[in-house]
Amino acid sequence: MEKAIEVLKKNHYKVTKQRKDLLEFLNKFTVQYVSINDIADYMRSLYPGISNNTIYRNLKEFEEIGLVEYQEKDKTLVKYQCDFEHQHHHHFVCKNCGKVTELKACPIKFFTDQLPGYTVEGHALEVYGLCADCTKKLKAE
Amino acid sequence: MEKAIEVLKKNHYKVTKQRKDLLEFLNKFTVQYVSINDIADYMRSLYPGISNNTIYRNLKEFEEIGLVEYQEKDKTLVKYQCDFEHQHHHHFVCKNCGKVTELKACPIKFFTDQLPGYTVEGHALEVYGLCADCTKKLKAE
DNA sequence: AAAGTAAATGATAAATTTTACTATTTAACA
DNA sequence: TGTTAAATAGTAAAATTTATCATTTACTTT
Repeated sequence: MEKAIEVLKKNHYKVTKQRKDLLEFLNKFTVQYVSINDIADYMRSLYPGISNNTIYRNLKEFEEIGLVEYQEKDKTLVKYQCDFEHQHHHHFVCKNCGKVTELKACPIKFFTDQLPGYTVEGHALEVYGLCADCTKKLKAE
Repeated sequence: MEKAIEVLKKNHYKVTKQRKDLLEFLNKFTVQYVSINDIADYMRSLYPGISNNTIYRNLKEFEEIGLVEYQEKDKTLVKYQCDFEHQHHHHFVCKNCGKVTELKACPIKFFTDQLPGYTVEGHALEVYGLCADCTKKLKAE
């Protein structure tokens, strides 16, 4: 949490109550995504008249400075990004329980090899299915 | 085009004028994506009172039977999928000219290896940057 | 500590995107 | 040609996101 606030300061963003509370809530979601709706509900419980603007803008700003990630396939879902170093990685998302598993290896060379002369600036990747726990559970049934 | 209509028939969809015109328009976008807005503008030019419903529903149905693909990062963009065999592949999207290059190799094994016990049902991948032509052009400047 | 300044927020509204509903039309098929 | 089920139009509304601007607040400087 203090780290996140330092990131805010380093990027010349003001540390407001709203942002602190938003970060504190987001902090619970490092292992799975949370919907913007749920975030809005929470923030409205603290600030009954909070503006949509404030929520959407802050999430977008948090993303820009690496505090938040949007899910690739569904931009209404976000998660907290505790890895401030922007270490490159991808996600496996369990369709059953929603758990997110980080994938450390990255196959980008795999693709650059297929694209001679191209400038590869980035890539988005998400793998989905069932995590080990859910695979077991659903097999048992 | 005839192929696409056959696909419609095989899936027990009716071949309506709207669907034929929609497919004909989509057929122009096999190499880059087109926005749903542009599609709607075109369809409205033919059918002034066409319902949004018709456009959105048909695009969704076309996707289900493999005639259309949505862009991973932006679901308001779609392209025609001429490869009816559902052959698995990924896309490189040029940020400058919008051209889409198909990537034939697929690194899924790369990830399944990292996920013992998991059930991997699918994955979404998109690589982006500049295509070879745009790389050359922009370097020259 | 107080004042000044720029940024953030609230409140409201609107724009955009997507979905829902139902009567009518139309394609498929006998 | 008539029947039937699916598709569409027309309308509306839901849902999501962005815009505007006056007010408030965090940060800085004195």
